[in-house]
Amino acid sequence: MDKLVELAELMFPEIKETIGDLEAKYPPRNLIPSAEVTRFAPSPTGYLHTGSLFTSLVSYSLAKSTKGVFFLRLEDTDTKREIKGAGEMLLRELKNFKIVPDEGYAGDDVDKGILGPYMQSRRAKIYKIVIKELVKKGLAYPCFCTPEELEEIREVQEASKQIPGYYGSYAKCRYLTPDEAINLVKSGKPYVVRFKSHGNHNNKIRVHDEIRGDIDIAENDIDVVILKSDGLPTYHFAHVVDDHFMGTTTVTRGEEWISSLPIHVEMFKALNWRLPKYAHLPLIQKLDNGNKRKLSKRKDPEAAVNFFFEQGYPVEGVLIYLMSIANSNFEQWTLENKSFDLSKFKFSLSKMSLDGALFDLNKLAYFAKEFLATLSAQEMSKRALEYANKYQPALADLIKRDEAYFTKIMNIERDKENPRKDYAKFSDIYPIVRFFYDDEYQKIIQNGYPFNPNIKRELIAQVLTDFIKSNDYSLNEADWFNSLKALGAKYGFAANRKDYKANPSQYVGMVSDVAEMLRIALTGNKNSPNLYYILHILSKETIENRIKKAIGVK
RNA sequence: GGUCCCAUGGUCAAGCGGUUCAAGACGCAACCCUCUCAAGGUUGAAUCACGGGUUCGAUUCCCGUUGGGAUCACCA
Repeated sequence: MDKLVELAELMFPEIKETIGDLEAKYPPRNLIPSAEVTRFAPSPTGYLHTGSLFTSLVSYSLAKSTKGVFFLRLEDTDTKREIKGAGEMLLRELKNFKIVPDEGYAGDDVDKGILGPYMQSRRAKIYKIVIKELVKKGLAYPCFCTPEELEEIREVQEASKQIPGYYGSYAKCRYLTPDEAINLVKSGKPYVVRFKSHGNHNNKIRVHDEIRGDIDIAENDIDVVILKSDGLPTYHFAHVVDDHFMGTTTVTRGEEWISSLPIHVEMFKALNWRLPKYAHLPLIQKLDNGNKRKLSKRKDPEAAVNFFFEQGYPVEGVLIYLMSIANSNFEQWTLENKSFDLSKFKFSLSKMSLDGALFDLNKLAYFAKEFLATLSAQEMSKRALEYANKYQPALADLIKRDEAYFTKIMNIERDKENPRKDYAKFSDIYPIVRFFYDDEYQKIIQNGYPFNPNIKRELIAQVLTDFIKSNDYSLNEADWFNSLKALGAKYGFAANRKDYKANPSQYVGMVSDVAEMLRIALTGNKNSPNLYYILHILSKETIENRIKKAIGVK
């Protein structure tokens, strides 16, 4: 028997299938030629990262805009860093952002689709089938080097300023004869499996990237580990095998992978498999002390999508913002189509920029405001309550007292051409609306009323007392405001700014001063939404009580 | 450090050798509107990193410099 075959059998006695069997089991998909099959392949090591969300949005959009397939694969081969439940959490968070895979991992015990399993930890056998053939062909070999030995090699290389890595004459185990390898395996010495590279570091290969064009890069000559001692594959190998059998047409991933492209290219070639298209996405960055850097989970709260949930940014706002980074023509498209509907936008890799965008919370807030302004008051209340129930009990408490009342508040100047844009996120609501609730109002005025000190308190009392007596709640907005002007005029306030400015000495103030005293009495604040609507949301009794209290009447 | 990627205003960016005073958006400033705020309107400040080429002509093409980023694991 061929010694290599003997070695392969010794290493993988339980494996009987061949690559041919796998090809038969996982035939190509039946899709139109232009359809792109993309995937998102996170590892379950924590919550969803904003950069990952960006990547999955791009992958998803590419598949959707070409009538292709978007699937989810869980890269759970790093058992040390794996966090329990992270896979399902990732899935949930993705779903929150309306990114629902067509197939793939759908929970730890569920798969959607027939090309699975979609959890790499459950694909160990598939990898071994491929590796067994590689060993037979002399394209992979067991490596018995210990971490200490590898460390030594690296030290030697560093000292002599050579490129670090397991390659050439440093790759000791590649020179083991099959018999030596067989004996070592038999002896029970732990080993990993390495891919035997035939590349030359001095040769350049050219790889096409869908968004960057051709990349010239040195051939790989390192014998990378493809199977770890725990029997699970490394990323490089799993990527090649999985994206082949799962029929990925375009691999979308962060640009940090460009440097390992030669490894992947060489393995695809060695296996005689068709190379997928690659699209290496720019990394979302963050300004830190004047320097750009990759958005980091540890340092940046907005790096975890949880941040957006906690703050109460609408998921659409986040998606819109991300898409505006992903495709430079998207923002213009929203303006022209007066729509934020991502599903109607034709996404294209060619419209992606090449360098990483700095994450801009300002612009996110802008889009979020614009989006929230398109919601109906009912929808707004519903979402606010969902948010508050989870993250802001104080707000939830207010809303639940009377949802119809809260919806009225949300409806202030909403149903018009230029709706108010007070809220970028649901957490903005509470401080703006709390004066509508009596107990909150009492808390606000504990610090006193910020009345204008230039207007005598007696005059304020007079005007507001008159207001209680004379206000007509049935008037429409314009008429009501005229009536307020008339009220002010009675006490020497100019009806408008021009009159006042023309003759400041003739007036005690102007109508805005009247509005201000009323506003302060009713809200405890100098700023608030349109008074007219406040007057129609608060009950008459509340209005009168608040005014009386403000001017010191029992 | 080696290798690779990138380089237009504070940010996101149009541009793809010759009408562009170098679009647009966010942010910023001013003004207008206005009962304050949030909006809305108008206007404004602000950019082609630098040096060489190529060319009749470079923001655009090439080279170099500089700067930023990524990567060099039995992690992905």
